Amino acid sequence: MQSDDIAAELAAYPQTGRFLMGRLRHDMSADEKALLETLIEETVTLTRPTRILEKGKVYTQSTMLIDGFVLRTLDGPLQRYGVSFHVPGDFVDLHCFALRRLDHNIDTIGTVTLGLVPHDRIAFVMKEHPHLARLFWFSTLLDAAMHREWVMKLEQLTTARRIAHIFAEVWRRLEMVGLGDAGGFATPLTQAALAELSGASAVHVNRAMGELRDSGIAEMRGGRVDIADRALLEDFGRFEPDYLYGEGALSLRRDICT
Amino acid sequence: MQSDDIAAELAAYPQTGRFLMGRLRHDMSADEKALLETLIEETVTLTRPTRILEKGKVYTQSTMLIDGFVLRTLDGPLQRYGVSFHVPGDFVDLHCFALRRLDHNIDTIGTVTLGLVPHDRIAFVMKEHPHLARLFWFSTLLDAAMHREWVMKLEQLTTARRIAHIFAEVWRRLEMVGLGDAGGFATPLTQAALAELSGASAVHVNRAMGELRDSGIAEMRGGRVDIADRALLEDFGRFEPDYLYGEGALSLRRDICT
DNA sequence: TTCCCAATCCAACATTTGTCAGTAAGTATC
DNA sequence: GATACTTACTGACAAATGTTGGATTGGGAA
Repeated sequence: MQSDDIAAELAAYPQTGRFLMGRLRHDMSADEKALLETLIEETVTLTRPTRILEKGKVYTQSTMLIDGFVLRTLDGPLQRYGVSFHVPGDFVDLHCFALRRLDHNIDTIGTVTLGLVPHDRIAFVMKEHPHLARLFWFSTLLDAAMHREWVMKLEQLTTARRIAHIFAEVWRRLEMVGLGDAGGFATPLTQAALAELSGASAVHVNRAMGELRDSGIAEMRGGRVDIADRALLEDFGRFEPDYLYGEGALSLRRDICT
Repeated sequence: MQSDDIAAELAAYPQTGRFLMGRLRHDMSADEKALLETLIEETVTLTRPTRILEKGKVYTQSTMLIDGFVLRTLDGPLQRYGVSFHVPGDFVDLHCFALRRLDHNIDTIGTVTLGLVPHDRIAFVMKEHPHLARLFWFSTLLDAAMHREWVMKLEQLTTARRIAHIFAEVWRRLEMVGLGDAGGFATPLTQAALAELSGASAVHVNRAMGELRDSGIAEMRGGRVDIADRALLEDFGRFEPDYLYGEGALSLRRDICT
């Protein structure tokens, strides 16, 4: 999908125009897109870091990320650990519809805009719109695939390579929803947040950032990540985007999505 | 669920008696259980380590693990990495029904017995049996929750603690399906396999095993893991089984499962 | 038995990463 | 302007982990 297509989507469906685009590029009918718009009961914009969902609590609504970044986190005895992140267009916590209590937290970083979707509206979709229900299921399967990839990268990569992998994935996922640009992307990520996401100390992340900078792989400053040579970044971070189930070898099967 | 209940289940439903018991303890009707039996077209027993599913390939059937252990793995440039494991009763690769190609491999260790389920039979269940379809979805959500927990543990724990966590989780999941005993459990896991699962070198896993042994936490020998003090093991491995969505605080909501 | 192979175990040294204790620069607030 | 706060950064040392090159053990195969 080209970025001007996404711009058109956003004009027609300002809240859900990016919905699932970074995840599943199945055709949705205009009716389905219109239906998605009606799912959002309310939009909220948060400018400060906020824990919007807390492990163990019960919620009656799910969250669609319209703009900004959020982190999935789990609390350890002494600190917070980042499990994954979400970019605009992601249905962040669809599983909390099915699971009585959430098994992790959702924390915002930077400024985010959220769309709140009451669970009874999701139940309606699950019952009456099997195609959308299937897309919802796919979205959660994709989360699992991304988790698996990150488990392997944690086992395999040094801190510097982990960060390169995060940058490569963020960039790619932002591009999928019409964000990002040729030279990099804007992000509210800080070195401390990268430490939480990569399982390293903030001090070591700082060392790793210096390594990335000195070797010309990536540079983060002023809320932006600049990347001169994409191939160099993706190679260093061992980034193979199969697991994002984009257009390539692992793309989703269309035949059972109708 | 008590182990004598599970024995009765196994007598009535020899292939699927453990099905989903380690994952979701929702009531299934006798009709549903009988239906599950009919899903299995064929059972296969493998005695040697075998890659039964390979990343990137297309399959027309999914796999139910009836007996033994399998690993989800991803290949790195030089070695194999273990992402997660499965115990009897798990529907191993339900997602490969929905995703055109698998994003990872499934490898056996030890002797395993598999039930093969053609995808058209799963499609039939998805269409005609919404309650079972919901259970299938839950099962894949649970996989994602387990992945998230393991990501955090990889970020948080030393190798010795990671292994303690693996032992605690294996033990708990085996108990959920009527396997394991008061003093530990039988397993085909080796130190090399634990190295793949924990992201450490085999040499370091050996050191960690010595540490666990010397401190009286766990001992593995002769295809068995012996644990003298469960609380000690679970404490050392920071094992908090919320994420397994068993009987405790994070248990699944029953109201939307009918 | 004898051989072979997988699994376990070990010591020494190199590399990665964490911890501690700071400094420096930028930004928001008063 | 002064202050506090967040973020980025640094050096020194300690702990965890990887790598290399072995030795040992036990069970199955010939």
